[in-house]
Amino acid sequence: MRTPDELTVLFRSSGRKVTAQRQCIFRLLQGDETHPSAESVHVAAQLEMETISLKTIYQTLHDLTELGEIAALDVGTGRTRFDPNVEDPHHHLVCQVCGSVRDLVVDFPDMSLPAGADLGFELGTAEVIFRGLCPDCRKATSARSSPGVPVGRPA
Amino acid sequence: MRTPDELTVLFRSSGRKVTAQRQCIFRLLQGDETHPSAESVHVAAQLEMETISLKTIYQTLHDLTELGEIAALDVGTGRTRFDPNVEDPHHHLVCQVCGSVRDLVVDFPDMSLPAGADLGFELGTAEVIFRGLCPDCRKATSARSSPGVPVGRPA
DNA sequence: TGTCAACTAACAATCATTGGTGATACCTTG
DNA sequence: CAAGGTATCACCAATGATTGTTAGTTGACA
Ligand SMILES: [Mn+2]
Ligand SMILES: [Mn+2]
Ligand SMILES: [Zn+2]
Ligand SMILES: [Zn+2]
Repeated sequence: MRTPDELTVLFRSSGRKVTAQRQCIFRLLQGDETHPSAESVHVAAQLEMETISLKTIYQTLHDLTELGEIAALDVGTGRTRFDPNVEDPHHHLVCQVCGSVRDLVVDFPDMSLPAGADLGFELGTAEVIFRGLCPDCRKATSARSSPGVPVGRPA
Repeated sequence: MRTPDELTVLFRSSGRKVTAQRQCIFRLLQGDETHPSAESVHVAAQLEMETISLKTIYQTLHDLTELGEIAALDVGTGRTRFDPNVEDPHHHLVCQVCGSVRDLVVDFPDMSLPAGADLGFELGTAEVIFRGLCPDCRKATSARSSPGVPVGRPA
């Protein structure tokens, strides 16, 4: 996604108003590689604006998605994750324990389908999701007894 | 998954009882390649047993998943899809319009990650989801602007 | 400065799924 | 076959993430 300043221009030119809470969300998303959920954006935003409502978070994330500035991901963790990185196509690593999501910048060269394998489908995107254990949860699992916090905000 | 008869033995040997409704579900899943949701299994089951409850469907699908006889998939259509094919590893084609899911029997040879790309993750499974248009929806889309009845939420 | 979108708070509704009742049916083992 | 215990059913409630609604207030910006 673009910089908060560029988003300000974009929002205005698309008939939207630029409020303090929206700019707060712009700033929070800027450079965030954790693929945050609406909920976790809300928590982070509340540190700067105590009264910001979850509704506003959803609203703004929806707007940003509509404008193509961020991507809404469903990686099977139960909540929609938002990805500010829409510039370079990439895939994802998803931790099966804590649900943390990391970018996978590898491009797979040989993912085209053999003739006839598409079954008449008109192919669009191909998304690859690697599931496994993040460094933290791997440590916790191998160290014994301490299971990772189920759903939450990984470091 | 195994045949209904084999599942009957398996259920008994795992301390579960084999009821008429469970056998009905076994039969329905047998050879079903549509990756049905709990809801659609219920609809199909009601044709044979009018009073079978959705609760029972969920219960039995859960049991089958627990036993590893079927797989529970989240392909982003809003409902869990169940896959009786757990024998050969495969990927999936998902229609962006109607949510239909088809198997993709292609094995991608070069999906291992370059050294260092795993970021400390302990890799488990790699699932590939191709999104596009199924034959039916492709026809409907190119012919006119009225798509088929959406079965799931549009991605 | 005035207008209208955006915000908040509080609440209801959605949708897939799971969890509780009791009451009844019926599978399985002895 | 009979007993005991699980499964099922109908009904209804509770999740949890998300969206909608209302009403009153703030604030962006032309
Ligand atoms: Mn990403
Ligand atoms: Mn499949
Ligand atoms: Zn983890
Ligand atoms: Zn389709």
